[in-house]
Amino acid sequence: MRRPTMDDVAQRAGVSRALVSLVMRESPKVSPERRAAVLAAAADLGYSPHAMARQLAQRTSTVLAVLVSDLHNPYFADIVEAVDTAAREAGLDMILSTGGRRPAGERRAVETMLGFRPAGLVLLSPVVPQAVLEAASVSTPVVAVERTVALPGVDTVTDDGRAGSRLAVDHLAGLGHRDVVHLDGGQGAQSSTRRRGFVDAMRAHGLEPHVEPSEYTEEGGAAAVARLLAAGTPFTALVAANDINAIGALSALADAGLRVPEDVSVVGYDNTSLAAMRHVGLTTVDQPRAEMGRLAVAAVVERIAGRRTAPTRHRLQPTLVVRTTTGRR
Amino acid sequence: MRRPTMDDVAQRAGVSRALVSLVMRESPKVSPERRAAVLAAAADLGYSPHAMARQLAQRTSTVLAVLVSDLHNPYFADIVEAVDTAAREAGLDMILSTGGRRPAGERRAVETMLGFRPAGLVLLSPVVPQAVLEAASVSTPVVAVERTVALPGVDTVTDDGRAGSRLAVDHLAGLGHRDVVHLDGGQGAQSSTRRRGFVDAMRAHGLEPHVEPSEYTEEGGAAAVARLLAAGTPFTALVAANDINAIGALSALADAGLRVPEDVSVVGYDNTSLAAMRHVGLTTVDQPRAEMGRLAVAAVVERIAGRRTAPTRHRLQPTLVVRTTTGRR
DNA sequence: GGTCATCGTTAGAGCGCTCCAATCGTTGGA
DNA sequence: TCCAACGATTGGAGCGCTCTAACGATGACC
Repeated sequence: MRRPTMDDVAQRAGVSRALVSLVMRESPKVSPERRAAVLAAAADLGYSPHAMARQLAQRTSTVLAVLVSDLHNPYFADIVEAVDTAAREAGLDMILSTGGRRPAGERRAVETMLGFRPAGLVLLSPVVPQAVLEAASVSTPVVAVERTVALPGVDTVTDDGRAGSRLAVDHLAGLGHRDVVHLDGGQGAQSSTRRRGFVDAMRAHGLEPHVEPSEYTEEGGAAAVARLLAAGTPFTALVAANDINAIGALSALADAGLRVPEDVSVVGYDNTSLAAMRHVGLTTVDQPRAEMGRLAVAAVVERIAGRRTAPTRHRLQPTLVVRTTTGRR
Repeated sequence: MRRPTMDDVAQRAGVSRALVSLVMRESPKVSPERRAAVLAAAADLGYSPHAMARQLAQRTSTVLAVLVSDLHNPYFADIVEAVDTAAREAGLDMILSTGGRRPAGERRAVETMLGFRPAGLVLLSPVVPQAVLEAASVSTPVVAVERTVALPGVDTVTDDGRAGSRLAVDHLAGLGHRDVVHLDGGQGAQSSTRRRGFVDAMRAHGLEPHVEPSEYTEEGGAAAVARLLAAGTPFTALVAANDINAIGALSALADAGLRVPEDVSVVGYDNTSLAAMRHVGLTTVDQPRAEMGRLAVAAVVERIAGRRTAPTRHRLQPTLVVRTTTGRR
């Protein structure tokens, strides 16, 4: 059961531990014969380096810690994938943890991850208090994705939520809609930005913005629509808080016997795999998630290399993906 | 930038490093005054223990490595959550990694995780070759979830796929359906078990089983239905490979102008959040995922404690969740 | 008053690795 | 022939921690 160590390999290959170390790190200054002997011995023993011992000795980590706020939201799957790929290319090993959408859970997750002294910490739509980010940023490069943070030690990567909302409104206005309602994301990350963008864009079109409180959940979307209908609020189009919220809205509309897009048009946000399902076909705002993941890793790498100490603030432009839930008024 | 170490704390508190270590591990044999002094010093310095150094010194890990084959499938989110909770209770820290559905990616992920010498390895629906599992199981407790493995060193937790398919068939037969087609999961984990269950259950009802090749994807489901329709195969109900596959089937049926459940009934598998969406309302087979996650962690813990060396083979009973995609013939 | 537990505390070795400086064996130029 | 220079190899210190054994101080007991 005991795993072989470098000393075991060294002994078997008839060389010193230091030489084995060099071979394992693919140093060029090892003669081909010795290298072969060491590799053979390692293979015989089933040896693989102890990553933790390595990091302790090196005093430098190759672990990129990533916190996902909600594993249930498919939005994150794409970003995580992009982060993973970029991390691999940068020679970093990604480890993931989740806080289950609860601040306390996220805090715990951040603390255990920091216990591993990672090379960097990437937080995806975190809901954890700023103080935690600040404390972490003292000793580790920290990047927040889809969360606005003004701390000097924390880099940020977000999409331009105002522009995203504007895209949705422009699209709907172009289709002749005048009574457009925004379902607001409440406490959720970036929701205030999206709301502001909606209001401004509506005004720019000379239209009266109506914002209905909601949240980033299916139930929230359904409830908001039910309220609108009960109140008799006139509307022919909805700009939902995000895709899941939009799905809830679609359900509520269907329950009320309203057809989409004939009676009501609906626009989501995030372009998750949910929206792309042919069965749903949601028109939605797409964030360049792959790019966002890449930039997040790049920001960490720059800080590690000491190439930068000032914070970066990436704000990416979203695009509109038109599917089947929006149509002419 | 350099993080404080135990020696820094010891010096500041005027005690030895060993005493600080005892305090950090909440040993009862430390006087209250010293404990307070140490904790104060640690707080002043912003000290937190170096998890890797600790594990190296302890020669025992508290890390539970979890491999997720596909982050995009919401099926995993629930299991991961359950595993996370159970791990926390067992005093283990979960780290997650993903192989992006590719055997090579999973192999890589498994190797980097093993580099951390985790206390255990849990693989969720892995597609990695058995040899990799076997090699890992030599030095680490390994549990495979939703994958049948016959290795003595690998514990397994699966649902009873035959029973699941039988539930679906019984339900449909009870509704008067006779022409039922199974969309097969192909290479995917557990698909052969589900297929066998389908065939047996159909025969038990005196019905002729029809199995159409497909896969665990939306596109696969849509393509399979399109083929069935093009071939003129008669059917009034579908037992899909899983929920995503069912969603694809629903889309293809809608495209063909067929109504669900009036013209065709559809049953999924996994009871993912997708199925639960009111907009979808998929009748589906539910696996006790929370329980599965818990059992997986329990299996690891038993092996760590040395309480067991023989493999466990948990096979859990699924249940049927009836929603709106199935109806009387 | 001496012995022996007991308790809180500490020195020091060691976990598996990296890295630096030192060493060894060649080689080539003077 | 000698020595500098170079490449390949190695010993040993050290990363931040835990753990064992030993320590001094205290108090109980005969």
